[in-house]
Amino acid sequence: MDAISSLMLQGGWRKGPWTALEDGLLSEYVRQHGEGSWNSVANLTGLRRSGKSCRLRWVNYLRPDLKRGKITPDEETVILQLHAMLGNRWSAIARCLPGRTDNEIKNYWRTHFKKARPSRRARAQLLHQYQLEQQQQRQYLQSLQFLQQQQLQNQTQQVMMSQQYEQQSPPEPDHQAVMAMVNNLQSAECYCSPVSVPEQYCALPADDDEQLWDSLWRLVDGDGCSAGDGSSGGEY
DNA sequence: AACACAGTCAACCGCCCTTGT
DNA sequence: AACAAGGGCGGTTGACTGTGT
Repeated sequence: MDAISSLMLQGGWRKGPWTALEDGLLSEYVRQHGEGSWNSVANLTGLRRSGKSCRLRWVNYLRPDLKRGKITPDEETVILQLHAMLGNRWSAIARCLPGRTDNEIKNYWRTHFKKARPSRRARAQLLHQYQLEQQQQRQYLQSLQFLQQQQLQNQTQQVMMSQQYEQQSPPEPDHQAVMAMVNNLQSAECYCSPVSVPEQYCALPADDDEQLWDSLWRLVDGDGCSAGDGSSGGEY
């Protein structure tokens, strides 16, 4: 009978908060043997902890490259953006934030953005992001209209000039050619349009904060921008 | 001061995937 | 191909702490 089996018979694995002594034993084990083979930790160190528990303690707390302290605004932005793309794939998000763990990011998300209402700062940031998107959308449409007008003018001039050249007669615009060009521009707009504003946004009265947030949460909670990852784990 | 409530975070649980036999 | 073990991952829980009343 090996040590693990006998431990299980004597009352199983220890649970609950880790002591400094246990942390020391685990750190020493990793220093000597490296990460991995977590199930052999109990055998080699005498720790009464399961392999899973040891791995978790190391990954989430003891690893020397962990960044301590609060999530910075920059990190928060990254979390928001990645969550919008990846959904609840915390480990994937954590890989983009050196020194942060999936557990940390998961906790942060649940605390600040999931359900209920987020912190003031989180709300302000999301609101700012939304307003920025709207502003960009307006600017884009304005410049597109300007371009369309200019192109229309140019084309009309060209058509008139070529006809004038060919016929040496008073200019008469080619309406068919102009209309074809306008149609082209209109269909091109559909393809070039930037991030379209979701219906939920468009329907919002600009000054109604509550409705705005309700809509944002519908977006986040529902299948709006979470890249279709509403379900629980295992979807790779 | 005492209590209630909310926020935070470490730790556990169960499921799933990968790998070795 | 089938099975078991190891490990990774997301969801959840519970203890602790801070804050408001």
